[in-house]
Amino acid sequence: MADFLKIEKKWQKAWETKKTFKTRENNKKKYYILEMFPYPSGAGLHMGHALNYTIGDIYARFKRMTGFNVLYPMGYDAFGLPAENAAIKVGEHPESYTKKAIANFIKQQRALGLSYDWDRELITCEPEYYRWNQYFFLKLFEKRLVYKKKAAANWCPKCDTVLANEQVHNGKCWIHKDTSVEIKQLEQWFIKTTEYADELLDYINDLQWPDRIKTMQENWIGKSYGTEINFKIKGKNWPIFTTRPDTIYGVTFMVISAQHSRLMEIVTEKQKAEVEKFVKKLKSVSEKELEDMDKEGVFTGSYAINPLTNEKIPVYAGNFVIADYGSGMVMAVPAHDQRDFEFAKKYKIPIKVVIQHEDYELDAEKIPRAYTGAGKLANSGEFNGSSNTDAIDEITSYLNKKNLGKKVVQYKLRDWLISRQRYWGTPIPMIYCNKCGIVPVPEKDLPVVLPKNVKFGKGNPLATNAKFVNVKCPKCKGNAKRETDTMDTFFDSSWYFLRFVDNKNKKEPFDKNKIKYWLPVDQYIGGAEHAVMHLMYARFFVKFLRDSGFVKIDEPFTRLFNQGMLHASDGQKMSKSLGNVINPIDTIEKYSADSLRLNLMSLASPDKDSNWSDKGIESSHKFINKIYEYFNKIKIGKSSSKIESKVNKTIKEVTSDIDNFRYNLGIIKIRMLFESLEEENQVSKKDIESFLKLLHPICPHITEEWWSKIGNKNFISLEKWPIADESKISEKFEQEEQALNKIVGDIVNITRIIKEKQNKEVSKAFIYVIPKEKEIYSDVKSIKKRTNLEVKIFAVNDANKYDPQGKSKNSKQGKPAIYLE
RNA sequence: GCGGGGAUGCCGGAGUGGUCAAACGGGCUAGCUUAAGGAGCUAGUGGCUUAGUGCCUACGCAGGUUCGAACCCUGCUUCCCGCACCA
Repeated sequence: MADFLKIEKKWQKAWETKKTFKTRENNKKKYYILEMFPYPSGAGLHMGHALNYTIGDIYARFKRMTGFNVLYPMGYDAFGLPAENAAIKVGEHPESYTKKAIANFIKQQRALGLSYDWDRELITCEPEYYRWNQYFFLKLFEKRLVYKKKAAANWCPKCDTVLANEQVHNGKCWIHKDTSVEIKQLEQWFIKTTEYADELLDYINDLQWPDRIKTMQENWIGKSYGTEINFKIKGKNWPIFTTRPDTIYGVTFMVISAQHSRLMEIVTEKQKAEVEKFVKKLKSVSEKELEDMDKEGVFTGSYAINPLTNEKIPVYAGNFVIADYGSGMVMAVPAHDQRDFEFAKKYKIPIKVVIQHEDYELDAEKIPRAYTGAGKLANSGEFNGSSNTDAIDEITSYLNKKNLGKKVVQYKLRDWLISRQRYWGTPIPMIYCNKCGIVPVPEKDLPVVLPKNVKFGKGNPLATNAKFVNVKCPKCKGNAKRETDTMDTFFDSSWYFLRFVDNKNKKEPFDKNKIKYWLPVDQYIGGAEHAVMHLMYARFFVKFLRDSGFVKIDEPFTRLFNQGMLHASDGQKMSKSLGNVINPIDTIEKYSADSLRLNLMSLASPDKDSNWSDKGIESSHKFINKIYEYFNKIKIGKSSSKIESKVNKTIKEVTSDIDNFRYNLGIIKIRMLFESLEEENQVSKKDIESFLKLLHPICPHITEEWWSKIGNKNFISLEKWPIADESKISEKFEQEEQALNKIVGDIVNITRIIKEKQNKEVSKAFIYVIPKEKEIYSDVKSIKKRTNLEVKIFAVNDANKYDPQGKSKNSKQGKPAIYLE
């Protein structure tokens, strides 16, 4: 067996030293292919990465061969929580942890044979990169797209610090397992993504993205039309949002989010203790967890005034109202909303029916659940009798007239909270001055370098470095303090695809001309876990950059391909705790990168979830090995017209398969072509080269090896993709093959029947074909081999044929008669 | 809870309105090959039936649309993914 590892290393080195995949702007048509860049975890590459990069690399190699100037870079999303967790848990500095992880990632990615232009590498935790984060933050600030407001955060009193959702387990701190996590309201930085909500929604139509991702983005933005109604509490206006103003006469209580920043304003002295107890009980702010909890609430002691009825309505603090959606408070109509109904039953709050069923009368005392259907209004003053769908508009315009409310558009999309009270991120370039207030760091002072020397484990790490914190105010030169929050790492990934174009620029984030040539990304590739957040932030960022004159594009990613999730062979998620993780590097070392790549792409359509298979990798490896052995014995000469037909047909089909990410189907056709090649005595150099080229994007090393061994000087990686010669494709050969399969199948079937029924063994087969079909069945050798019988073929009109039972008279067109003995 | 996606032979998966018992791979069975094992080659692999034929039964469950459904619609079961401080 060939030493595949050695061969692969040889070509990886050759590509590297010759800079085979280096790209620059030129006159050719460009194509920008990008995989979502990884977070370099200490655990190294996992199979999902290998899948992701193989999908991209195949496409990059294919596009390159078809004549495009391909930009295909790789970078590292290097800031983030795991590095900081390592610092807290094992005392390693995040920087060294990250550097090591990146070095390991690069080594492993090289072993996969990926054709990146490595000169374009970028690492987000380096000041050369994150200084531009700070630069863009200042630009956002200039455009008034940045603001500060209070928001809830998980707080561990023992760590004296904010915790990420991931650091909260069952409401307890991840380090101090006996300590309940509390909610703390902190002043934090927000970016006004909602400013672009409409545009983000409208442009979804133009994206060549999977429909499901587009639907998720639409739902995430969640544009809905509704009515804002002003309720008064303690004499102050509290506008609330509802899509059901028709039910306003049925409001029997209000619920304010327990995490609402102004909650305490409406809590009475008497109820204070109880509300505080309730708020404290909500251990984690994670909305996901909150929504899994039972709907619970506690009375605040205050009453709201219904603007239409002037009724006094009790206000509850609840755990199921989202603080950041709408105004963080809802009106509750238990008769016509199931969640409100359950809450009302639990706390014995009255229920009031205001929409009557067409066919029977709803009794507030007796209804078993909320009635959410249509009907006529009742108990609704002057609106009684209106259909509830009409009443939505009627009541809204009435409120509008009286200045008590108005029609509004509401989005689920919320502004982007980018403050993180953590160390391993981009410092937010802001300074707090007692005299001047909040002062942005002047551009010329960028970057604000993240100091290396901080203490982990207690409080905000950045606050522990006095030299970092204490600065002079840029305005008044007086004593001031730096912002110690860092940025959400999604900020880093919102524009990295622009930096690849000009990753070494020290004067500006990127050269606009280079952007003009390369952007947008033509093909983006990644997992569906980024369906909304990362993709939404990146889209927002591009729109902001466009409006600030940095780019001219509207959208960052023209096409998006979503790879499926790769499970373990038992169908479960690959995870350390289940012990079913397959490491790509182990597989490469055991079999070879080409085998791994082939197997990953053979498993299933790359956009579908699939299961890893140990048997599959062996099968792929066998195939690679067979190809290698075949080339050892290959005879270059003249191709038969049959193989020419097959080669050209395969070129045609595989080209379209790869272009449409149907790699799995393309591989099948390549396999079938190979089987046909094996049967030939000799084959032309051109055809055998076409075969190598078709296989090359999937198995780059072995094809590079044989490309050179059959006498080529250049890299196959840079060769031209074959073009199918349609005139060489003939269906005749396929019909012949099918006829042959049919006759072999028939002979085997009869053999079996004779054996079973008559208990006789047969050793000879006589086939009687009608004269004009004789040529179709001329491949006696193949029939012999496949049936394992002596085979003789006669034309039915052959006077000397051997036909003891007169079977030949059964011959029909397309179905020769058979006699076995 | 909200949002998105899936369920096809023993297994991984093709197939999205007729030509389709289901490509291709794996497993298994038989034959050839081999000192043996492995590898390789050939065939078979839903059921019944048959000198190469014919019939029946299938695409999570239950309905519906259609001349015709794995594919379209509705409901259900079940699994997976996301839900804003993991990235």
